[in-house]
Amino acid sequence: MKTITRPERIRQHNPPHPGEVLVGLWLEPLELTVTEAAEALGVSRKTVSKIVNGNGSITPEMAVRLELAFGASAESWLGHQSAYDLWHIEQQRSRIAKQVRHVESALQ
Amino acid sequence: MKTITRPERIRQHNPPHPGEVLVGLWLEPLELTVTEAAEALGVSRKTVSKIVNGNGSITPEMAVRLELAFGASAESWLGHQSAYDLWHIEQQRSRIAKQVRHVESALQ
DNA sequence: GCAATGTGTAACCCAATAGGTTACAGTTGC
DNA sequence: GCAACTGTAACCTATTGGGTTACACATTGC
Repeated sequence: MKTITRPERIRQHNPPHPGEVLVGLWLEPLELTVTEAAEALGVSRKTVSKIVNGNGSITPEMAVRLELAFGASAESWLGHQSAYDLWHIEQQRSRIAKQVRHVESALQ
Repeated sequence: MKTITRPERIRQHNPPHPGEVLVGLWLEPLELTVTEAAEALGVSRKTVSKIVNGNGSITPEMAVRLELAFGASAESWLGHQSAYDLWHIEQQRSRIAKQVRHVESALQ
């Protein structure tokens, strides 16, 4: 048995990558390995490994699988992913802003 | 000039497709055409058309463009998309459930 | 009626991504 | 040493976002 630990490669993010949440709140407390989690979720070991290491994302279907397996709402899992994605794209805000024209609205 | 109207093809959804929100809350009130909106957002006419007709989705980058152009937060745009995606995948919950095993948690 | 404009969408392109399988090398626990 | 676990590479498929160009159709202005 190889006990799971928070991978070092994936450092604390702001907001956290969903993989951090998965490891910290579920896999570690439940002493579940990546392999076991993959079996429970009904996906390949690769899929879980990528998420845990910050190289995969929570798709809507994955969010439902996580809800079914662990209980935390699919909505919250998707929310973690959205927050993470959004934070990253915000870093490119200035690039995008150059291509966008603000539309004035008389209505508030 | 061709004034924009709510496309008939895209009927009320629960939750609404983000395209419905875009048309109903922004394009119609501002009397913006799809073409004009595309120009303001800095994307192709096709991209906006797909969203408006319910065949496209709001990516994180698109959410930021919408925020920059119209003001409503990127977070809310992404939220519309997540809610819509989630509602659709929930329709397949029973299929997915067959492949997932619930993990008992002693902790709470 | 007619020209101009707007629209949806098809056909094509490219790049990225989710997910799968198989395989291999490294690590850990005993 | 050995078995289990892990990350990941190499390969596959399917899907999707986004682009351009082009076409047929609808609407509008005159």
